[in-house]
Amino acid sequence: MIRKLVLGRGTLELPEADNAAQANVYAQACPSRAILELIADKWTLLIVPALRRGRLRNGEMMRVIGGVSQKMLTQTLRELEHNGLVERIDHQEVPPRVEYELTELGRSLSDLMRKLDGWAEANLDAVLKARAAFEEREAGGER
Amino acid sequence: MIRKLVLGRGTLELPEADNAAQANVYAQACPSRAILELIADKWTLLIVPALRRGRLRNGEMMRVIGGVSQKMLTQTLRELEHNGLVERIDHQEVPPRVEYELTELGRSLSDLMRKLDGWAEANLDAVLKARAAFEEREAGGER
DNA sequence: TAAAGTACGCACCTTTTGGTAACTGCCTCA
DNA sequence: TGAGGCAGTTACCAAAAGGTGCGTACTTTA
Repeated sequence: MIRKLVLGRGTLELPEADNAAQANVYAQACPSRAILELIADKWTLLIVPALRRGRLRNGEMMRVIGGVSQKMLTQTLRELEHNGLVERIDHQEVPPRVEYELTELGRSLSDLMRKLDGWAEANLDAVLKARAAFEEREAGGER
Repeated sequence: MIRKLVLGRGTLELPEADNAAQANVYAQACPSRAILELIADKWTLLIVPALRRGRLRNGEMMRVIGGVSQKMLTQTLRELEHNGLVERIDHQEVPPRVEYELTELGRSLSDLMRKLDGWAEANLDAVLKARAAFEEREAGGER
C-alpha cells in the first residue's frame, strides 16, 4: 500500500493513513474505499442513526424518515444487512412482522453518523450564510 | 417542524431531534437535509479530511486521492467553496498556482469525517467477514 | 523545438440512481 | 364486501452522476 507520495514541493504523507493498520481509503484499490462508499450515502446516514434507539419496522421507518421511497428503504436495508450493520428479524407471522436492528458493528458506526447528522443541523445557519455570501461575491465580483 | 409521530404502537420520538435547536434532518423539507446530502458524498468524505493537515493544490489532491477525476475534484471543491467549507486561494501567478484550505466551518467537520474514514479502514475485516457470512447463508438457505 | 506541468472549462456520452405504479397474499375492521 | 395495512417485489422510465477527450495560455525542462 502506498504511504507517501513525492510531489513537486517535496514529500507529502497521506493524511493519517500511517497509523491505521494497513487499510487506506485514499487508495482507489483498497477495499476500504468500497466500504466508505457504502457509508457515504444519504439514506444510510439517516437509517443507521434512526435505529440507534432500538428496533424499527419497515412502516415505522417510512414514517420517521421523510421522503424515503419504499424501494430505497428496502434496497438500503438489504445493503446494510449484507454488510453486517443491520440485522433483519422476521417474526414469521401473518400478517408479516419484520423488525430491523443494528448489529454490534452497526452500533459502532451509528454514533459517528448521528454526529454528522447533528453537524448538519447545528451548522445549518452558518452554511446558509456562507452560501449567501458566496453568491453575493459572485454577482458583484464579475465584470 | 415535526417532532413526534404517532405510530401503531404508540408515540415515537424522532431520534435526537428534540434537543438540537430546531433543525431536523429527518424532515424532508428541512434545509438541513440538503446539507446532509452535501456531506453524504464519497468525494467530500475524502477531500475534506485530506485538507486537515493544511493547504493542497489541485494537482496534489489528484495524486493523494486515488481515482478522482479532474472533473469531480473541481466540481466537489466548488460545491464545498460554495457552502463555506473550503477557501480557494488563487495566487494570481503564471503558470497558475491555486491552493485550497479548510475554513473554520470546514475544520469543524473534518475531524468527524476523518473518523468515518477511520471507521471504514478499521472495520474493513469485520465487514468483509459479515459479507462472506451473509452470502454463505444465502447460498445454503435457499430452497 | 517539443513535451510536460498548471488549473481548469466544455461537450459528449454512458452508467447509475432512484421515483412511480402495479402486483402479491394474508389479515382486520367497518 | 370492500378498504386498508403489512412487507415487500418487479418493471419501466426519466434524471442525475460521472468518465473521457479536447482546448486554453503560459512556463519550465530536456
